[in-house]
Amino acid sequence: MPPRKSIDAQKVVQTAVALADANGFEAVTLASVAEALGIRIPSLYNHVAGLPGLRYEMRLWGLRLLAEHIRRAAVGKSGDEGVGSVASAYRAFAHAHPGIYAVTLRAPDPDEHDLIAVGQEIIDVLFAILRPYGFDDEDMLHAIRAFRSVLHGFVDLETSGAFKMALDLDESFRRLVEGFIGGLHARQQAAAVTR
Amino acid sequence: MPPRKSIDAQKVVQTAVALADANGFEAVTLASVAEALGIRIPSLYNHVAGLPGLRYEMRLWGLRLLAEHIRRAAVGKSGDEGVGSVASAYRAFAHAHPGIYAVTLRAPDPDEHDLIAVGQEIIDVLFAILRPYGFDDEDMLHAIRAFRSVLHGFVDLETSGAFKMALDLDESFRRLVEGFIGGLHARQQAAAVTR
DNA sequence: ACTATAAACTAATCACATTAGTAACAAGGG
DNA sequence: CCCTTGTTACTAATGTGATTAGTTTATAGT
Repeated sequence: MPPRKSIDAQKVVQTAVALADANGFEAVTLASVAEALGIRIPSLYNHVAGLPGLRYEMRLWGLRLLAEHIRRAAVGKSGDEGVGSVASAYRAFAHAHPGIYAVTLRAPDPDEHDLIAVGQEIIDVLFAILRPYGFDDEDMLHAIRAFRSVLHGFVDLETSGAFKMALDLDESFRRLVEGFIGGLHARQQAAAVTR
Repeated sequence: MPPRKSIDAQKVVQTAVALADANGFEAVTLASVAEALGIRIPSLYNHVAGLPGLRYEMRLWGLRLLAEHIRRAAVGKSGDEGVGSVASAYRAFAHAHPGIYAVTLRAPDPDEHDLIAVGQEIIDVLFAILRPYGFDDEDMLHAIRAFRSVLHGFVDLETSGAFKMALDLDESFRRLVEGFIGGLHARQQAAAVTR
């Protein structure tokens, strides 16, 4: 019994995502989305729960896409190769969706269950990738925090335009990830000595 | 010839900064600042250039404070010790001003000359701290990008509440910086072999 | 064709930002 | 001591965006 079907929630979110990637997340207003869709502002309320609801859907869509990219990048890989592959996928997502990336990584509120669940999926993949290094639980959690920090720091600075020197960004990222992998090996050595 | 002097630009910015640290940067509106100061909204225009102007002043204030902290932390130190000291100061700034930190690191527009100048001062300090490692220009620039990435990534995720596990954050940060320093040494070795 | 339902609309309200124009006050020169 | 000048705060008016209520309309299923 779906009646007049020209615009649905998906199309609204997709339109908003496109606007965010083109003009920045803050530039997404109900007014701009409505105009892009050729409808009046109040009509959007038939598809999303106002501006807060739309923003939530945008974050969720972004995080799901990121999770999928990371999962894909991690298939059949682990250890050093897996770290590099996941890192590249993470950065590629940010390049493809700069406007969405900035808010995708904002920590979800306790009541945003879907966001929390997808975030946990991503953490689980990182867990799997790092498993071959044989860390105990504590080392593993610190390593995951470090991995997330390295990825987010570079990508956030890069997409926000903070790196202004004329110097190859790919090479900077390659070295950063290389350094992180070196740190994993060093931690492995240290743990072996203690044992 | 200063007339009725109860409120000046500084007090407006300070009030806005306090609101940002308490409730988040987005929560700072001219309405909330005016109410906190006990004046009407239009009166603020005598001190700052509207909301965009206020936001600029807030970012500039934050970046100047960060630069000062980092400069102080770098006095009389270099190499591994300097890296650790600067890293701690950077993180301490973010803890002291979580609402301001998030926007302080946004890359300035080309016409925001003061912001660019202060940002460059910070880069200069990082340069000085890393000088003892003896990198050539290219290695140095990559190293600075990595340093900024590591600091920003951890601090941004931490202050936004993205690290939810019950695991000591200080220890995570200590290990992250330790790993970064290890990477600097590894790069030093690699450069020595090439030479 | 008829009806139920969902989508889109108009109208009204609210909050915030901004601009224009006005009133009041404080300091310095006569 | 008063008056001029410049600054600060104000009220009033306007515009944009978000939201809610209530209405109309198109379409899918009977």
